[in-house]
Amino acid sequence: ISVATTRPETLLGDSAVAVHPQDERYANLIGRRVQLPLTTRLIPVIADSFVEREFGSGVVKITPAHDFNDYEVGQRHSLPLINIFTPDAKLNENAPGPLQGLDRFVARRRVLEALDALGLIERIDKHKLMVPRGDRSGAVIEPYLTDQWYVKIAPLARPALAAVQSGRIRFVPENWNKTYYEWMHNIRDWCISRQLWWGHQIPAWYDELGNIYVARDAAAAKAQALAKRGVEVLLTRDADVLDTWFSSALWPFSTLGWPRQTSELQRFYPGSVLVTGFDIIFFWVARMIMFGLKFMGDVPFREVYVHGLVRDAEGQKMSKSRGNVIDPLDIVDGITLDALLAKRTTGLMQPKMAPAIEKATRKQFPEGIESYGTDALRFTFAALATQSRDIRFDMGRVGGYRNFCNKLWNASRFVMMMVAEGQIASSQVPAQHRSITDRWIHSRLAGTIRKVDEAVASYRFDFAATALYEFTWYDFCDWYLEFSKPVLQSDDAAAAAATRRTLLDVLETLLRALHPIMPFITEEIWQKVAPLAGRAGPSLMLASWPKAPLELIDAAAESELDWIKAFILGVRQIRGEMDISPSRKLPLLLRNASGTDGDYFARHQLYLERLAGLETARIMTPGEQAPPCASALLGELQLLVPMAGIIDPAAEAERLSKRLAKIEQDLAKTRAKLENENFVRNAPPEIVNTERERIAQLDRTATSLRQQIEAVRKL
RNA sequence: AGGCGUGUAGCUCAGUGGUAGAGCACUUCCUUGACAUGGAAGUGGUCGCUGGUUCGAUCCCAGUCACGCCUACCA
Repeated sequence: ISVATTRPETLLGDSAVAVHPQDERYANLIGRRVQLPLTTRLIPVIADSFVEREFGSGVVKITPAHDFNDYEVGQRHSLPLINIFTPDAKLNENAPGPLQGLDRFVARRRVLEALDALGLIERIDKHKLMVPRGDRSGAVIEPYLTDQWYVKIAPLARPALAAVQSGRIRFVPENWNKTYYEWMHNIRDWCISRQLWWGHQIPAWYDELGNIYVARDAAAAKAQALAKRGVEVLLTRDADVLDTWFSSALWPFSTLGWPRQTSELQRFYPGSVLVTGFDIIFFWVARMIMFGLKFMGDVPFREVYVHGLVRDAEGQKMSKSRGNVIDPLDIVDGITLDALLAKRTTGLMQPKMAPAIEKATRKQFPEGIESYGTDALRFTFAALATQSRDIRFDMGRVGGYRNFCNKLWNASRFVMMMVAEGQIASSQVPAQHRSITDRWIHSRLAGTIRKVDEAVASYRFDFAATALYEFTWYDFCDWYLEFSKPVLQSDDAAAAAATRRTLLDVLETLLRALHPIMPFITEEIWQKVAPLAGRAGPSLMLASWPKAPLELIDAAAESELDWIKAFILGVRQIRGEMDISPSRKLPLLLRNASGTDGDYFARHQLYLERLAGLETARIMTPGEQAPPCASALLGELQLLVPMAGIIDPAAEAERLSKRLAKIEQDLAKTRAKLENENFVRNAPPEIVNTERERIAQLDRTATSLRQQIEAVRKL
């Protein structure tokens, strides 16, 4: 009968051939014996349902000593285990004499030649298969029978599974539960012995008869042996060491002094949270849980925060053995491409990998790495800590956050300058002197800290980083600092004092909130700012985390500021799209102003004129005829910039038409929605209402735009 | 083969059952006394594909394609 094999040399260790029990082709052979070629052995034909009838010839050679499946089959059928290899994969004394001592691959050729000579080769086919190789050496791995130490896993796995199912341990993000369950359900007995020279040595001793004594130390083993044998005998200790993960599984308590009952152990076990990558949930996390429950009688930690893995430009995870890691210090100090290549490609465990590593490195860092601050790097990783499993490292991101560090630094310089110009800033400033912008920035800050608190509590460090980034740059720098300038330059000493105080308070609080992510810059600035804010201390590290003062959240101030910002943005839009230089001050007319508009306009002229770059601004009298103007809309209010000598009517008409087109598109979509009876009938009333309001608003805007376009086109 | 996951702007990534977001890059204008590592205004996406559920799907469900990871294995 014919069998197929990809490893012909292993036939020397065959102890059966197997067919499927229901395979009629071979039914008459089951139970009979066949002659194993190149040997004198007769081996049985057995039936086992693991054989796939359609695959190959439908007959499988069974080599229990050198194949995982065959081993199982061998156990089921009580087949002999014939080891044909030495530990370095040469043929041993179980092979026919002429083949003994040959390397496995040489032997493979010889076996084929011998079979061919006997006319026993039916045919040779191309066949693609995955050959298992050692990660480090690249050598083809040969299944090989040895005696090893195992941990019976079921009694450990059961409570470890329950600990997560019952919620005593919580994975964040939660979906890692599934992965953990999958692993724990399919877990196999754990081979814990390793033939390495480094590690915890297996605590087992042998006497000359092969008796085994497992004990805490040599003396205890000796005592056991004496008790058993009645005489003192020479013991030798097992040379193997424990699997590194076995030792690591002890970490949560062994680091605290276990097995001694230290005060550290009592205080810090169990820990509150374990932060780790998902690649070692199986290897490490699961085993810490099993051992913690076994040896300490309690879980080792309450929560497991699982973060993503940093990958290189090729999407490969960064690892020492791949040689694609980025040393954070290389980002902080900067490194040339040549130096980086040299660093990555020398001393590799697999020199063959060098070209691939070089290619990936050139792709990701075509010009090497310039120097970035530690804080920028830290901020980058905080911002990258999303719930995604993969973090593809992007230098553009680091650059963005470096700019952010710079922004904070310069904003602080501004605050210090402004405070130095005035007198004592730490004096109490009555709340009634606070301007609308002071109230607004306090409100925004309170909201930001609340967001950060929530983000950190839910392990969304990316949200925390984003909230702080947005507040610092957009609210504080882009708007508040600009608002503060006209106030500080005004004659209103009380308002200026309130603003100085606000600048200091907000910055000082912000520094405390930013400190965990960017400790260096914030510490440096805080040392100067904190005394002025009346909060001095030896280090920002010891300052308290800011409390979100929810009573400072001020919806009225925020909505009024929205109006101010929209006003300024409207004028800036005209300026930007018409390419008008910021240095050119513009006249402005207000048409259709409501009472509120008039009110706001009168109260906030200081801000509006400064930030919008206005020369003059006034509300038009009823019935007043406007000159040709470029326009922006703020609800019903029209902001009109006379074009004379500044703006080309055709360009303005085009600009407005573009806006109108967008609005009409929106309008059409919204109309279609409201014309759909099903929508009106089934959608929640508040949704239908917002759509109706929208359409009214869009309609007014469109009408207004059309008038403006018409007016401009007449010119 | 089984399990888990990803596919959103040129790149790296957030996000939501009700008109798509950020950073970087790009375009235009600007060296205004915190900052050109800056300011202002913009361009850019049929949210992998096909069906289904729904008044409405980028989001929910099913299928499909591509990619990734883990585990097991490949006569």
